[in-house]
Amino acid sequence: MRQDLPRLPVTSPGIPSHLHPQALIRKGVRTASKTLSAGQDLYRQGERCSHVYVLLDGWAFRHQVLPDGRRQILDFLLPGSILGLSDRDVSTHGVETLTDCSIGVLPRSAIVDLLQADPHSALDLLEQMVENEARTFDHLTSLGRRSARERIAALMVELCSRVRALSLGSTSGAVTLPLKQAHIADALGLTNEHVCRTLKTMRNDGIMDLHDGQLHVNDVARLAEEAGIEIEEPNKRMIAHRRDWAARRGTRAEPSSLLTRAA
Amino acid sequence: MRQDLPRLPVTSPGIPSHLHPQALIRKGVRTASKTLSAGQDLYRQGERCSHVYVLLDGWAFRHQVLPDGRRQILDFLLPGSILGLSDRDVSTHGVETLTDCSIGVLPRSAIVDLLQADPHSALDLLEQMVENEARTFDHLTSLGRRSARERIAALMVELCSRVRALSLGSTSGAVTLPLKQAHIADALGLTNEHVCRTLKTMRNDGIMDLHDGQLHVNDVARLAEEAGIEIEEPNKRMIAHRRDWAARRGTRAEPSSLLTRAA
DNA sequence: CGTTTCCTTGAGTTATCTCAACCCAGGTGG
DNA sequence: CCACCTGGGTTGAGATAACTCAAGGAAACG
Repeated sequence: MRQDLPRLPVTSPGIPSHLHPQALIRKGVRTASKTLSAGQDLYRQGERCSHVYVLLDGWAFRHQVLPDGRRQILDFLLPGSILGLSDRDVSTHGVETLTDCSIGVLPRSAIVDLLQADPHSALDLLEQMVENEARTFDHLTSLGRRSARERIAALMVELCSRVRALSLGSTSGAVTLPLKQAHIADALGLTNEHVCRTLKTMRNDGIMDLHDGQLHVNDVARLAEEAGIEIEEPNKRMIAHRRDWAARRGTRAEPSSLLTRAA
Repeated sequence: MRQDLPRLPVTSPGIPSHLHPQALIRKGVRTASKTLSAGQDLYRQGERCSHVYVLLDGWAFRHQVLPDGRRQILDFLLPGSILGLSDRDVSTHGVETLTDCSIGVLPRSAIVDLLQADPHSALDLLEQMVENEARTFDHLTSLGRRSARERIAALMVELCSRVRALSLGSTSGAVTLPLKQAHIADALGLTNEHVCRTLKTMRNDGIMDLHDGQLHVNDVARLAEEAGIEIEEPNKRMIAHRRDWAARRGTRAEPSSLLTRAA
């Protein structure tokens, strides 16, 4: 099989402004950076939590393995994700790349300094965590209460929308998802075989088609319906209500929507 | 059946110092408070996110429901939990009480003010989110990769350890867990019947016994092993490494272990 | 070419679900 | 005080979604 699935364009629009490496450097935070090729570990479960990372480019995922080897993929990581925050000594999960990745590395201590020096970053960070929480909750409901087909539908909807939000690889109706079936299986608590079979029936039913890291969605409405997701109105996220403290403090490039007062 | 399961003692040791209502009031944050009896909604899925809450006393849980009514319990909430943070306009989940609860209520905007005014609170909050993330990840692995029996074992271990950490209701070997089987089922993605049967076999196997909101664990090691959990050494959490910025800033009552430099 | 990695397909197995009944303790109200 | 109802919990028997094991194909790769 081909070694790496389709590459992503090198852009990083999804990175919160105050956590962007350039912004960090301006603030005097010493950052390093690092590149990994597809399929490598950024850090392993059980490893010491010594650094914090910012995924700058590429895809990755977090996963946990049980003593007997069963693996669960916890979430997929796109550019902008902050990794490695932990209150434990040792990481409870590992991170592995799906594509070649470029990654910003900061010492743990830098984060504390940063948060103290700049409340904006704290909010950005918090916002990311809140976003992640919501995603993880959806994921939980999938695993707990959705059928295989529904889980796949929901995952595809999620990934599509995230990719689109970052305006990455959505060339002509197809979306670039550098996943193998095994990743889908491990993310959704299924076996490879069952994922394969289910993808096939969905293809036959003319809903979508996932091939070689390209997802073609034929019937978006149907897909969302299968997933049991109410169609999002254009802007449920509160980008309209941003003024609050963005205005108050003046200099925000990309306002955080977290915690803005419901009007 | 008796209306309410065993009450918890009114204590709130688990609340991060900087988010404790009293600390908030000292900082000029206007807080209100509220009590709910067992089985009531604090807020509902789909409701406007207008406030942020701190659970002061009692148990509750967050849950999500699918359009057709299937329910997933996302996590259980013990005193100290911060609720209602969201970057959406509308909540993607609901919160319901398990026991009578007392709850601190703050307007959304207060949080922003607070975080700006006091970086300590930001860290406390962040720490709680990181802790929650780890728990939710474990939950995900349970739903994705563990059998019914393993899920139950893992959940019991988790709840026990949380209850013990808050030094609540661990009277004489038994732990007070105000859950009905239906809650366990909805948390673990199982049916009530299957939970019932599984609890029975675990009881027969002499592992544990859950009755009327009281959990008796006969064989802790065995339970943990069933759950596929490595036994925690006394202090994996980094309470030893606290000095970092606690020292730097002087006045910390309960140091945050988040992000402390790995030595 | 042989090997590896991933995808595909088949056939039989099983953990968990569904549906349905029944039990039991606690209230409630006549 | 009893008759009834209700909200859990329990048990059984049959159904099924998803799993396991096993084998084969196809593309990439050295």
